[in-house]
Amino acid sequence: MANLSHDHGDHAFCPVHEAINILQEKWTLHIIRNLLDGPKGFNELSRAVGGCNPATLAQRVEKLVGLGILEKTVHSTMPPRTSYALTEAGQALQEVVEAIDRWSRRFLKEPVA
Amino acid sequence: MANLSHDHGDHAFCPVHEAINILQEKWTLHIIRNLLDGPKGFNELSRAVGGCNPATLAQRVEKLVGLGILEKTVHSTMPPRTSYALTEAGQALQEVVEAIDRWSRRFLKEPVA
DNA sequence: GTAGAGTGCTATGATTTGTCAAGCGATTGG
DNA sequence: CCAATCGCTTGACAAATCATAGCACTCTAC
Repeated sequence: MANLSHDHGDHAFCPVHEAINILQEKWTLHIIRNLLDGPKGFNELSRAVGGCNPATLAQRVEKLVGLGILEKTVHSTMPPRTSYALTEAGQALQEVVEAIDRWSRRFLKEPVA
Repeated sequence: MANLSHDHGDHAFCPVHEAINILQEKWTLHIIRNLLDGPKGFNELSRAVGGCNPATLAQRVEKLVGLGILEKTVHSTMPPRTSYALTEAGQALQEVVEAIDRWSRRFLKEPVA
């Protein structure tokens, strides 16, 4: 069992709190999960994620790139061809996705709503 | 290493997708994390979470109760005294929080913004 | 006895966040 | 030549969240 020391009472920088704030933004976890099986282009990712509009997706990947979780590679500007891939930090989030995966299969077997 | 079979291409019910949708709602993970070290009352939880306004918090805990993740116990109506505790399913989310914990300590050591 | 702080929320209106539909310049496929 | 695809951007809109105030009451302190 991990240490899980809860610093979150004082005003000090708390990485866990920060991480939760990153991951709770809409679509973020979906994006990461879909990139776990290889890099994708913008529209490809958009289709994989399903239901996220381009404006939000653009904003989200930009932020994730800024955080060092995603890496954007432009192969050619015209015709436009880009690919988004997980960095090392991004790949490491697989553990989180796996934890969610295990939890959901155990407790979410039946449709919820 | 978990199976991680990605069903998310067809329209079938996907528990992982569903779980992500639950966990990405604002404050949800903060609430769960703060309840990991014992049940709390409404205002107590509000203070622990920090920064969530009561309307949102009320809505969130209600949803989590509905999902079977939290359990609400009313000890007395007047003076009002309630407590929110994690159910078995809620406790099981500790694994997810721990995964986030490990990730954040490894990749989020320095302040981000 | 009475002021002050605490309980669990709900109501208000402002602000932030996410959404929708459309479209751009350019190339590729029929 | 016409439609489709690429990676986005724009601007108008809706939905979620925000800060703040308050209610009905009790409990402690003075």
